[in-house]
Amino acid sequence: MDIKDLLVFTTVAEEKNISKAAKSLSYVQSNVTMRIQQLEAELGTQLFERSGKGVTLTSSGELLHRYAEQILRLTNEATITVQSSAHTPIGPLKIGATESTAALRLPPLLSTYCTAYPDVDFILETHTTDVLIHLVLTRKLEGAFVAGSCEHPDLNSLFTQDEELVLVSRHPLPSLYSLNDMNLLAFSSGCAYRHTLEMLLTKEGVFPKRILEFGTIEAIIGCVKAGMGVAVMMKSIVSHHDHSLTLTPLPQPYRKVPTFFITRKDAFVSAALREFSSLLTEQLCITKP
Amino acid sequence: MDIKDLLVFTTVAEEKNISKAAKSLSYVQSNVTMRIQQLEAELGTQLFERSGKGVTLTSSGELLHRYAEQILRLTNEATITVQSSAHTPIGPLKIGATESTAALRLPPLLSTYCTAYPDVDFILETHTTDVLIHLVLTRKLEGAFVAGSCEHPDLNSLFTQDEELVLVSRHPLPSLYSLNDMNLLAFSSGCAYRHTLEMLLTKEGVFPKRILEFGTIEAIIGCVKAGMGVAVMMKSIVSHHDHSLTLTPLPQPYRKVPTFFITRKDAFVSAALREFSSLLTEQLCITKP
DNA sequence: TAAAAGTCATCAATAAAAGTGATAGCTGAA
DNA sequence: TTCAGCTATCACTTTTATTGATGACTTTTA
Repeated sequence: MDIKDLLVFTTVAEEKNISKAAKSLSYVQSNVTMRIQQLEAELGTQLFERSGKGVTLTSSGELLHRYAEQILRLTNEATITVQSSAHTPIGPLKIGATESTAALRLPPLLSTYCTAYPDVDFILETHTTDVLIHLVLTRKLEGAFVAGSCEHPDLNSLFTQDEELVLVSRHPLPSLYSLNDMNLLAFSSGCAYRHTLEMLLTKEGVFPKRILEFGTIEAIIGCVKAGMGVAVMMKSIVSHHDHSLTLTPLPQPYRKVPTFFITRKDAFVSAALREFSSLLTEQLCITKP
Repeated sequence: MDIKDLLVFTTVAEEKNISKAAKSLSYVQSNVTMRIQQLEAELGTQLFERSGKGVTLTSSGELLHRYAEQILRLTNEATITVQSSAHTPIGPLKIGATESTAALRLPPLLSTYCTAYPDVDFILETHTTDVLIHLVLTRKLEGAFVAGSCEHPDLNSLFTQDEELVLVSRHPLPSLYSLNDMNLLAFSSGCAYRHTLEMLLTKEGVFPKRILEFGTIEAIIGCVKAGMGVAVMMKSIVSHHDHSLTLTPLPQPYRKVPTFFITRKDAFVSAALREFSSLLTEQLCITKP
């Protein structure tokens, strides 16, 4: 059974006349007769009654007719939807971001985007920067917001904004060396902020007591409040959160970390992604100058 | 777009590898590649990312994948259902009957049938005998219960039972000739019982004042009670109904009218109809001897 | 780092199918 | 009875699907 067969079948069923159906399909009558016969042979049942003047559906035929209508409707819809998806944003759009970006920078952007393109199924995954880069390279994500610049030959990257990093602690930190006796609360090892801090500490010869890993911002902040140690984090996240904590800016040149939106150079660009990128560029023009 | 294309497409989408998909479909790799390319050309959009190691769906591809799964599922279901409809009762079964048969004789039969074959959509139409015969001949009905024998060369008929006809009136009728002054309440002119009575009256030289036509049993009985005239009817219908009316049996040989189940000789016999006829035969064997 | 294995694209040749046009036979209406 | 309208059949043509061999590229392995 085949979509063309079903189209021929329904046309005959509705015209109740093979010759007329052939005409309306721009086929020759014998061809339509043949296809109906083949369909009947394939299904092992009679679909039409032949009675001199035209044909009528048998009850098996009526059974098939119900299905045929559905299948044809779906097929039509699929063709139109997929064809238009090249031009009009529709369907899934899978984007990645770090925990911090997802929490702080994406909401206003997504709200605009989802209102403008309600037919897009937006899927947001949060991972650490190194995992995000890998997922974009392996085409599991159409694009991702990552921390720090990323000069991979297969990736395009679009600068979005600088984030300021601060050390977060319950009590003021006299100097960086205070960390020697403290716990460091951080994301899993792929986190770019943690990586930045580790570089700084190594250079300064500071070695924290130990490093505790967490999966969410909430957990880290909660533990800092409980006095379990010190964390490194985007300034704007913590300032939104709580005013009881002490924020210590990192020394230059570690203070600022840029956020980029990366995509794979040779990947298929869906209309949904194209419009997302263009909205992103637009927003930056409004925000920046 | 074509069902085979969709099958090839989903197989590739699920295997994420054209060569493996080809193997699992028992095709040669180049063939699968070609069909995917044709499908992409037809839809004017890229469906897969090619990346050295295998392929992955683009977002347009994912969009198509959702449809493809539905369409394939439906197609499969349609094939299986229609194929089995030749052997197992399923789908529509359109049967006709006279008002009287539908009211009195069908309910127990239908209740058994519908319990035994819950997948059959039973459709009952009530008409007068002559209309029923016409509908069976023109294949609008798969079968019908009609009053009186019917020797058409294109019809099979199965005797089901005799019905006794009575005249129904508010007061006793001294003789048939009392009808000369009364109204006759009857179904529309195709009714076989009315036809029987008219033959009798013509032969006896009795001419009622006038004939009033009705569409339902209820209406006729109501009017007889109101004293509007006399009606002819199946005895068992009236005796179920009301004991305040006078029933006068018709003289022989007009008293008994047989009921037949007719079908068109050369029509397609669905499994649903086959089982209906067989249940009917079975019931008669239980009732009769 | 070179060889091997695996992957997709291309293309000419072949096999399968869909479609055509002419004709025959059947049915119901004038 | 003829006639118009319908479906079935069949040899033939055209289109499409499939194959098998080859090349280019990528990842894995030794």
